[in-house]
Amino acid sequence: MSADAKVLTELDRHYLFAALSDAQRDELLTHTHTREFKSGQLLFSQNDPAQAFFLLRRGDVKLYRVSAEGQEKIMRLIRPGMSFAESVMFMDTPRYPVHAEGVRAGTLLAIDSDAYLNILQASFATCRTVMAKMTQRIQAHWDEIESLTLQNSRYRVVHYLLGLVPEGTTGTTEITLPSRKSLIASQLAVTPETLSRTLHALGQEGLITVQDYAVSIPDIGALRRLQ
Amino acid sequence: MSADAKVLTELDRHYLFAALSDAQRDELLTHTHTREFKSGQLLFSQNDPAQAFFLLRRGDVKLYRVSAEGQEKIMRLIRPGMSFAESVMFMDTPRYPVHAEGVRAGTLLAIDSDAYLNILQASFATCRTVMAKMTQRIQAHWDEIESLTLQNSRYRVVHYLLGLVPEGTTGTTEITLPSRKSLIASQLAVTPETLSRTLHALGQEGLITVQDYAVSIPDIGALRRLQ
DNA sequence: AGGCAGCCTTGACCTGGATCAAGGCGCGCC
DNA sequence: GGCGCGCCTTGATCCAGGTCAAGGCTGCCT
Repeated sequence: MSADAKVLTELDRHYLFAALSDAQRDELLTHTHTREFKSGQLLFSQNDPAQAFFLLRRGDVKLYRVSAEGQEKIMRLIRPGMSFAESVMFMDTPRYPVHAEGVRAGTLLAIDSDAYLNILQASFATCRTVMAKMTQRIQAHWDEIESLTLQNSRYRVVHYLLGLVPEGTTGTTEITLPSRKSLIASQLAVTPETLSRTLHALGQEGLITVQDYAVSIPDIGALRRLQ
Repeated sequence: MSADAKVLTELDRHYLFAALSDAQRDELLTHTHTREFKSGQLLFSQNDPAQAFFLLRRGDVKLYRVSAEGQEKIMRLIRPGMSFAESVMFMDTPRYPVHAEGVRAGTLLAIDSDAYLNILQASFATCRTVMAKMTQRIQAHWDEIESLTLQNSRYRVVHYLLGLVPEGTTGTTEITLPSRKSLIASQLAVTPETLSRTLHALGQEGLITVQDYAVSIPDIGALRRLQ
């Protein structure tokens, strides 16, 4: 399979493109370019004017904010196949609402916002898909706010682990943490120390065993009951 | 002005309707009904199937969630002229993501989701407006998550107060709290006790004076510098 | 090999904000 | 008028989780 054909199938798997016709998609590709990035490289900063949104092909990217005191909070961790900054294109004066930085080197597609908007204009079905997706994002935010304000750190960690388990799994499983523990801690709005202690405590109680990035859960039901 | 004409001007002031033609709006009104509610009355519950979204005309409504332990967190406080649950209509299986309850008795318009969707289908301009609005909502959520996780309670209170001051104001101002302090506390994810103490402390420092619902700020600049 | 740089872990300590408890104040109602 | 009920305030206490500090482990570079 050629590199180009690979890009095409990757695109089609994504909701923003799946709804497009071949002609529309090809048109969009003429307004798209590939960009490589290294670990630690800043892709864009909060408040930068935005002309493009992105689809991650390889590597990991973090979207984060920094408080006045220099504390960093990771808002989302982007993994291959995920898009980001796509909702920004609808703003009147598009500016990125977060910083984006490479966590593990990779490549991404930068898609021109205006080109996509033009396509949307032609297809209500696509509009609907996009709006539905934005709604899901809003939903996810409600959920996150709830869990950050209503629940303690142990609950958040358990909730996060269960989120890594595929749907419908029961009994025993093995999961792999998708990133460094310190990044996960930041997403959960706890310090690395607290995450470490919480995982340790869950281990003591026989609910999980942690070995670097591998977490095995002998009884998912028991963990779910903590939620 | 007749009651009906009043409804019309109220509608037109809202982004979801401002973009509609008179004909479209009239069509929509045939799928709209008015509902009265009392203080404490439940309007809908989390996970209720949703066929309508709402525009508040009079009174106040809180959107909230309840944790497993029964703690309540107010996600948004809806005031007259604001719409809510409008993003839900784009979900595949529309369900309200929060509880809604009257805080002060009033009336609201319930607008049929399908009717609105049909209109959207006919107008890309309207689609764009709606998408832009949804983007703003997403933005606001990022901001809220940031302030809830990155900042302490004093900062959140100051931030909230400054949000009540009209844009561009300098020097001295007087603002009115939009609701009971306990509701504000819940929105800021602090206890009423903490809010009370924080306001008191800010008063001690000469930054504000609080008299029931009236807050006067002798020097907005000084308060902004705390942010 | 040795050294250094990132991460993670562990321990000791501290503190912001929650919780619990006790009034105070204003208001509607009998 | 006086009683009860909401809401707010104030004080005392507690604890989850943050901060600070000290290693340990791993992998990379020279």
